[in-house]
Amino acid sequence: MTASFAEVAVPVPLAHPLVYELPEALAPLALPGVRVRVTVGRRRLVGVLLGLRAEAPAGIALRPVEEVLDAEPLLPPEVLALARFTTDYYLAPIGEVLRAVFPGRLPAWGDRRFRLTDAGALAPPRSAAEAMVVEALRELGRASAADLQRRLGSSDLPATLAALEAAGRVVGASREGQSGRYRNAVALAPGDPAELAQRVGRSPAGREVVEVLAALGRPATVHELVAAVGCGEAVVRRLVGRGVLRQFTEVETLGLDRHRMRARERPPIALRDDQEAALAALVGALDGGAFAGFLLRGVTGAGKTEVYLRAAAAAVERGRTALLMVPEIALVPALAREVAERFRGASAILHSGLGESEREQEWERVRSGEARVVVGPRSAVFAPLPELGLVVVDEEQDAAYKQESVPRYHGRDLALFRGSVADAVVVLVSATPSLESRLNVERGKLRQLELTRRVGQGKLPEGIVVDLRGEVTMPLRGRSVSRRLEEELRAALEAGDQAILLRNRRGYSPLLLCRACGEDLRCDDCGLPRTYHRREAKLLCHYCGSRIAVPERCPTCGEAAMEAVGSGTERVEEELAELFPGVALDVLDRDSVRRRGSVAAILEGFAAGRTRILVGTQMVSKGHHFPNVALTGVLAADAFLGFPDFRAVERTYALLTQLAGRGGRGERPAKVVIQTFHPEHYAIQAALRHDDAGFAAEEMRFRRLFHYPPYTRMVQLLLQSTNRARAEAEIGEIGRRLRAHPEAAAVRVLGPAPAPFERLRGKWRFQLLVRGASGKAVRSLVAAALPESPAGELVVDVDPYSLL
DNA sequence: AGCACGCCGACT
DNA sequence: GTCGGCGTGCTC
Repeated sequence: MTASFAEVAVPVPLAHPLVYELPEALAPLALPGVRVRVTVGRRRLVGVLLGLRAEAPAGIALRPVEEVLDAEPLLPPEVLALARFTTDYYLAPIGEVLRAVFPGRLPAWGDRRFRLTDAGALAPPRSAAEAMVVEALRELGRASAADLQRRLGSSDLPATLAALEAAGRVVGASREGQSGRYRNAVALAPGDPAELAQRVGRSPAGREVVEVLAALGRPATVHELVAAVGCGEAVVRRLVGRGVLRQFTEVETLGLDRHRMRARERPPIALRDDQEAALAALVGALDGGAFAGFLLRGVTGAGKTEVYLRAAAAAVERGRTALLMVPEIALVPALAREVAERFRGASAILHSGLGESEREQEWERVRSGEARVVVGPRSAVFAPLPELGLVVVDEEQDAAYKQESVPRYHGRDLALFRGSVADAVVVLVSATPSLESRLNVERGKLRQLELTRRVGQGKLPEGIVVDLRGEVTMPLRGRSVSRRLEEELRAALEAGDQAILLRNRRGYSPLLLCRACGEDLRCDDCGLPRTYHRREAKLLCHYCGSRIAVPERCPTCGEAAMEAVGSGTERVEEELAELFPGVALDVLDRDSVRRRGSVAAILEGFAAGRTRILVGTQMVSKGHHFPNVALTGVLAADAFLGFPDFRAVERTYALLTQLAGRGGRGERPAKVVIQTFHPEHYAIQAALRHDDAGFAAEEMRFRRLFHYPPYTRMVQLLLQSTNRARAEAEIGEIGRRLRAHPEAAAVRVLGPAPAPFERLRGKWRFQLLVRGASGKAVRSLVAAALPESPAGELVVDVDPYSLL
């Protein structure tokens, strides 16, 4: 009996692959890993063939595999194995995982773009629905099914399109291979919003376009805007003409033209002996040809990057490839530039911010083996590198490696798995390793390599703690800079140095409070106070993004007693401008990035010394090296410590250490000032004294005592629903099933309880935490007890990183 | 995720 | 009396 059925993973959140009949003619092409076209419900989708089977499941009318799209599997076998592992480990639908593995290559129905054929343009439409579609296409030229749906809102667009397509009146093509994610797209021009608003003029449609774009926070196509606002294209064009919007005519790239890049002449830098020893260990493991895991440690500025770049070179020399991962897309360009200089055309970047055609090209260069060294964020763990020799996970402790949407995978953990199936060397790199990795070193699963000294004369900064309990009037007056910090800032500025200040809140104040009645203007959908943004004169909900005007009088009691309580970056900027008139300062947070167009624009001004003080959210702590920074400051360390999350302390420690490391790279010794209500807290003390071992010991003790990871494994089950009672009932039912299960003996089920943010975006949220010493036991219990179709939206998060 | 089916309010 | 709101359920 020959296999005549195919298991196909389709990009739909189904736990299992679907079975299709495999026509005899296609059988020779049906290799696991090739893409196939199939029909799912009413949609024709591209899926991935996972395997063949001889028997069909009973009682289902099978549909055929319609087409095999690839002559050979596009993925190296280990990547398909990695996809399966991701599905099993993270309890994520295989189709969703494969969508992450094949970025852009499993187009959904809505991605298909249609245009009229000559026949369609001439022949009279056969129905009212057809007439609408034809009319829309005549106007738009080419439109995706999703655009048409938005524009027409007709109830049976798929059927209409199918009929038109069958009659040869329209042709549809998947967008695959089409270029320019941002082609024909517009974004707000950089500049002051008030000034831009003036240029918009009085057109209400124009204002709405600007509002929509601001809320979206990304470029949008003209068609999207037209659909969203209901205006004509002329409105958008006029805004472009007036300089309110800028238009992308080209695919935006990172400005990385590998082929024109000159190889920088670099004198071969001699490695220090500790670097040399670490490199030798990595190269030795490469030559061993088997999986080996390392933790490469060393304070900021110890030269870890140089070590792993040379290890990558060693892998390439041995005919193998290397994958270099960084926590965020924003950090890709800097490393990619360095890699491009060293490896020229043998380097590639892969991330979701690339335009479609560029991503396609890079992906193909990686798959074909032309690119030998790939740089990217967590999603790059699925890069189709052949002959993988080395995987580097830089800043491995960074929470950004955890994807917070399906599939909820952890880039570092998958990197370790991939290395183990590919017989590659995996190097986790950090100055402040995660507790997971520290424990893996203790348990012998990772080998530790330590760089003990800083490059050049760079000295670790001097730590100063400011006890805010002695400055109680400060927050009340909307002040966030203590006298001590002010003195240190003044001294640094007078010495001609620069400073970086961290404040983890955007906007003017986290609260606008009525002094008369206590009304705090909460978001209706999230139940949390809105943040006051004075520059934009709006109250924003930072959880769902909704915006409302600032009321002059309290909507509850009618008093004109609204007061800004606390301060965000916007208010800190104002305070600094008062304290240091004439000193150039700048803000780096999501708002300022949106206004100015890019992170790079702001950082460049600071690097060039045009700005003296940089205030910002966590964004200021990552990656960038500024030799003239002599002072860094944390305005409110408690904002990090107070998070309702067992990893809050670890994150605080890593952040403080990282921020301190921003300074003191040049000749001058730097200082770090930490303002806090908990000056004695061990995370703060350890960061101040550079006592890494002390921090680790204390935090490990806490985790062990309270049975938290890494000593246990957890799965979070979160149920969301607009109906509070139903959400509560359903999560309760799941809890009972978990506890009643025979496998429940080895695990603990905590809850159900309201999630820390009980309501978000109009949905009530309840959660269960399942915890046990064995991750396998925990996952298998959860997998066994999950409902087939839960009432409400169920989020399953294996090894959760933020419990919100 | 789509997409369709199905059951209750404001309109020709 | 219909158009259409989104709750609910299915996809080989």
